[in-house]
Amino acid sequence: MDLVFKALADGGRRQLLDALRERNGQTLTELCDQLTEMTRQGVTKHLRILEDAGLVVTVRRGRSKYHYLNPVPINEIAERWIGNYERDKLRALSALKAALEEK
Amino acid sequence: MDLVFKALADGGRRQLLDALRERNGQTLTELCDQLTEMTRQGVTKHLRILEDAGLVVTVRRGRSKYHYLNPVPINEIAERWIGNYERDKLRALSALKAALEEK
DNA sequence: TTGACAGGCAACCATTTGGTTGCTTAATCT
DNA sequence: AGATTAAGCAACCAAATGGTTGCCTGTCAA
Repeated sequence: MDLVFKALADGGRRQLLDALRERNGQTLTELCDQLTEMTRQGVTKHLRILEDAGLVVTVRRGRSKYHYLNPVPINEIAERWIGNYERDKLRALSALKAALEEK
Repeated sequence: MDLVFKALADGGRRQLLDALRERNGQTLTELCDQLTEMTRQGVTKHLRILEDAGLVVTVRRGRSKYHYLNPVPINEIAERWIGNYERDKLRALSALKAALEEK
């Protein structure tokens, strides 16, 4: 869980996820073409982190490695975590409002 | 947006948010009592980051500073970001399955 | 008005992070 | 076989992060 949050914390990695959402199953070099301001090794490192977090799953075939989005971990975050805040949203907002108004 | 993701990346900070979700409007020292493995200054720093990200709003009154949860940024993440993945979830999953099965 | 309590500031430290360059391995094409 | 293409490995670097200690400021109550 922590790995997922940490993986999502970097803009470059979110870009990679977005690229995969655009077109799933891309290779390293294809992804590199889209993150032009980084070397291939930089991208490799980020992909590694995404993979460790379970957000990306890879399949090697021949000399290529294809990257696929795994939507499950993000979903778990949405359910377990965001859901809680969603539930308390109105309550939190009104408490905030009251605190700000109170002189 | 990036600030919010980064703020959420740390377990301690998520703990602080949870503590505030438990009881909104706590002071620094009250929050410190719940994060026992950190000094007050450590907690202060984390709260600062949460505040910069807009996740926490503070009100000072007298010598106390009260911390309130602001659910809005998390909600924006949920809508703009999680929503996209949710939408493509099934598609991504089936692509993943196909890639894994293909020999 | 003196003390105690809530919090802020600043300097400092170790570790992690994000990124690089250079070289190697492995598969594919001619 | 030789050249090319896809990816991996390792060492190294600067900057950011997470945390600490020590001291200062402001507020409240006796």
